[in-house]
Amino acid sequence: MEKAQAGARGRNANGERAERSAQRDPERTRASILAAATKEFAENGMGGARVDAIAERAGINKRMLYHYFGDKEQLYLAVLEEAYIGIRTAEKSINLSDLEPEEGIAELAMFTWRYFLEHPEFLSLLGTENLHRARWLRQSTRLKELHSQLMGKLSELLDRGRAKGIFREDVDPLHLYLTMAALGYFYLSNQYTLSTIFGRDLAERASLEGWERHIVHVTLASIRR
Amino acid sequence: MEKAQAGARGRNANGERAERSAQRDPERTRASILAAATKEFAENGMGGARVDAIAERAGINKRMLYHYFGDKEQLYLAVLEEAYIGIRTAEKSINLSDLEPEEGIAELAMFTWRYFLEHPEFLSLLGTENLHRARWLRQSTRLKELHSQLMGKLSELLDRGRAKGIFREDVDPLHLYLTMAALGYFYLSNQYTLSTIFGRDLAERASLEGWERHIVHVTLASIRR
DNA sequence: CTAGTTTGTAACCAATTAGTTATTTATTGC
DNA sequence: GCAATAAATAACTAATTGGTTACAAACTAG
Repeated sequence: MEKAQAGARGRNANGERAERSAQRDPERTRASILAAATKEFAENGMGGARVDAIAERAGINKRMLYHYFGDKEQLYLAVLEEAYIGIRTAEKSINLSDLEPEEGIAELAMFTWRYFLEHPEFLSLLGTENLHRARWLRQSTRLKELHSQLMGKLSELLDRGRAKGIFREDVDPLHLYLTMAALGYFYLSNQYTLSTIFGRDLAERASLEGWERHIVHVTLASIRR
Repeated sequence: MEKAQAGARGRNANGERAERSAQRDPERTRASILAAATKEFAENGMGGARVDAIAERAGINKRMLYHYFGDKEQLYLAVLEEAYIGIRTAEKSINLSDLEPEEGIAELAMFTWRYFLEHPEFLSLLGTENLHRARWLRQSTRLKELHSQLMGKLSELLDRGRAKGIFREDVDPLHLYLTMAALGYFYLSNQYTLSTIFGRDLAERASLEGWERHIVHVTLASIRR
C-alpha cells in the first residue's frame, strides 16, 4: 500500500480517541494476542502451545507478541491472570445478601457450574497450570486478594444459616467452595474420558441439566443439619 | 566391551528362563520404557513430553522405544491404557458384598480417594487426555468392559440400601461414582493452584485426612433418604 | 555350527520452534 | 513541520525435536 488514508485517524472534535487506524492499534493488537493465546494454551497446554500458532490466530506478526509480552511464559501468565480475574469479577456481580442462606448457596453453586460450562478455556488453563504445579501462578502477586472476597461471602451465608438453625455448626467455607467447584470441574473437564469409558454422552443437554440439579442437591445436603 | 560373559544366560536345568542377561532383556526394556513414559507424560503432558527424555529416563536407546511402541502417540496410548487397567484391577480386589450398604459406599469412596492420592500420575494422565478430548482413549478398544463391573458393584449397594429404606429411590449409580471421584480428583489435581490462591497448604497431612472424611460425609449425605 | 531374527547402539536428518535482527512505517509531543 | 518514539513486517538463526539409517552384538531354530 501507499500513504495512509486520512479517514479514521487521530482524535475527533471532542479530543477523544476516534476509531483506531486500520493499520496501527496497540490496544487491539494486545487484546487479540491475549485472546488467541488463551485459545491456544487452553487447547494445547503450555508445552503443546505454539508461539507461531498464536501469532497466526491473532493475525499479527510474531514479533509483536514478544514486543507486548516478553516471551511465551509471560504471555501464558498474562492469560492465566486474566482468566482468574474473569471469574472473580463475574462472581462479584451476584448479590447474595438479599437471599435466604439456602438460596444463596444454591445460587453460588449454579453460578460456578454455569461459569465453568460457558468458559471451558478457564478449566483447561487450570488443568495445565496444575500439571506444572502452579509454577507460573505462584509468581503472580495480584491474585490473592481476589479470593478472600469469595470466602467472605460464603462465611456470611454459613453464619446466617447456622443462626437460623438449618446448617451444621462445623462447616468450613473452603470445604464448601471446593465441593461445589469439584462437582462442576470434574464433570466438565473429564467429560471426554468419562463419556468414552461409561458409554454415556455427558455433554447432552439433559445430562448437563441433571448434573446442575445434582450439584445443588449434593452441596445443600452436605451442610444441612 | 568385548565378548559376553557366560554368566546369566539361556535356560536353567528346568528349561525355564534363568535371570535375564544383563545385556539383553526385552521384557525389562519394554517395562522400563513404559514406566519412564508414564512419568514423562504425567509430568509434561502429551505436547510437553520429550521422546529423548523418556529414553534417557528408561536408560535405553531411543531406537528401542520406536521398536517396541511404534511412535510417541502409540506409546502414550499404551501408558494410558495401563493406567486405567491399574485402577480397575485394584478396585476388583475390594470385597463390598460382605458390607452393609453405607459401609460399602464409604469403603469405595475411601478406596477411590486413596488410589488417587497414591497415584498422582493417573490423575495427570486423565487431565492430559481430556485436554485432547479423549483423542487417544477413544481409539482404545479393550477398556469399556472394565467399567461396567464398577457400575454393577455400585448398583448392587444402592439396591440393598434402598431395600433397607436408608437410601433415596432415585440415585443414579453413575452420578454417585462421579460425586466420589470428583471430590477426590479436584482436590488433588488442582491442589497447587488452590493452595496458592487460598493460601492454605492442601497437601498437609491434616488437610488430606480432613478431606477424606469430607468425601465420605458428602457422598453418604447425598444418597441418604 | 550356522543362518536368520531380535535386541541394541551411535550418528544422523529434516522439520519445527522460541526468539532475534534489520528495517520500514505510523504516530505524537514540541 | 520535524525529530523521537512506538508499532509493525519479513527474514533469519541456533537449538530442539520426532523419527530414521546403518550397523553390531546376542540369541534361537534347525
